Amino acid sequence: MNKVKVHGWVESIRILKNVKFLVVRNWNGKVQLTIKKNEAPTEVWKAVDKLTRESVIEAEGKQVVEKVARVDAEIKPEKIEILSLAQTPLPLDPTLPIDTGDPSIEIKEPKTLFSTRFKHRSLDLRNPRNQAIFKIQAALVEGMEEWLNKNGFLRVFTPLIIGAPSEGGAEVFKVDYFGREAFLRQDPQLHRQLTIAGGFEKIYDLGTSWRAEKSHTRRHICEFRSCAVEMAFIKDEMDVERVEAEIVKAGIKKAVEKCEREFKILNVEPEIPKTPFPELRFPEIYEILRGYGKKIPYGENYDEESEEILWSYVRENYDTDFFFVNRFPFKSKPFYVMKADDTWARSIDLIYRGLELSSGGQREHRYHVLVEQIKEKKLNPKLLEWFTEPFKYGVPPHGGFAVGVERLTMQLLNLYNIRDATLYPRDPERSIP
RNA sequence: GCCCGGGUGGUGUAGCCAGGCUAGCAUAGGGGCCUGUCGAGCCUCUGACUCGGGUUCAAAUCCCGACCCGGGCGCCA
Repeated sequence: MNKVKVHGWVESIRILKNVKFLVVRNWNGKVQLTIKKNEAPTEVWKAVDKLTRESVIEAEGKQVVEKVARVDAEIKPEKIEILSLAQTPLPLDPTLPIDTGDPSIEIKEPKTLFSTRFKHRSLDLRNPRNQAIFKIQAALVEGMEEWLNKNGFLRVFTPLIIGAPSEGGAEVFKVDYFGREAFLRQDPQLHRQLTIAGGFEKIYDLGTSWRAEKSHTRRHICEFRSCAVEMAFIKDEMDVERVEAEIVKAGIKKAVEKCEREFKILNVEPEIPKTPFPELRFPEIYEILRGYGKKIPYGENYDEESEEILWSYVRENYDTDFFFVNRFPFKSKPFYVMKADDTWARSIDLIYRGLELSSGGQREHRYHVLVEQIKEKKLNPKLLEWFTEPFKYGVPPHGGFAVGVERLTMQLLNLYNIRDATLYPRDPERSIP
């Protein structure tokens, strides 16, 4: 019999007349401690009476060979040390079924309610389901990074605080920068381009961005992470699509390889996507949508519902969960995108199961065109000089994209709400914990 | 930014539309019995109507406001 040590959180305590059972959970699994009155040391037998659920203990003892149902191992402890005694009652029970907000899933009661979960997030995270989500998320990022590093991309860190808003549209968080106004970045976009202008040919920035939008949806949070890639000397935006597809595939592949147990906990059977991903283009998209009874005026951008309709179309015709949309109307895109002609832009979105996972495309690198487009967007060229100035001195054709880490996690795992794919979500109602 | 819905013991809920007499149930928690247990079972105890104003003989219930929360649209990662 092997002597083993375990530590973890006490998930359940069952005290009987002649035997006591503890189930101890840590992030590798669950272990049952079995304490028999006539076998265990008296202090061990007594220590259990003091325990409360979710207390942290360390135990040492002999491993029982016969497998016991529903746990990973069983130990007969000779020593139990209480490292931290949990107060009772718990404000949240990490062993209960989780409320994800999804109305199509009926949860047996009692359950933990969505908002209560995020109020006591540290307790909520103890649920193996939640830990599985973030182990998979880490593997996704690892896989993407690994692919990027192998293919000659350099990891860079661009600023989080910027002196001027990087894009129109989305609201920015203001910060007090020594009495001057500054902002949290909405996207690492412009500084990636500046870095390309700095002679870096293939880069990526893995980090946080902020949007001060009071969005009340299950796919928006105010603080999110993205894997943002930029590459120079591209022929056109199709080069960007090829790289993006490979990166996403590499992320999912890594998660599938590393996280078999986690996918099982989440009851998800992941599929490694086939590359390349199909591409749909404007203006043909209007025709496709009309075929499904959805009318979008020619030259206008589509809406959220359209993304889901196009997903059904792609599933029927290409049997894939991923597809690109290219050639968006220029008028609905930012000034820095490259036009394909007067109306359409070399601007791409990656849609994963009907949700926008990323946007990107080819950027305009010709100084005069860039300035023209700034004027066309009715922005002040003077205020954007900090960005446009380097384009006077030689910038190669380039393009890139930013993949939302939480959105990728959410879609891969069929999570109903993006907050479930975020450790400590920041939304208009929540900045604590 | 616009719109819809909700806040009842530690937790999750019933009651609210049709106002009334000990606010029901589950789970957690305390005590007891009992079983190598398997979200065990049985007995017992503790514990709640978000806040402020109004209507009324009487408000968890109706009305107004505040605060907090969930979601839809827009926009986006």
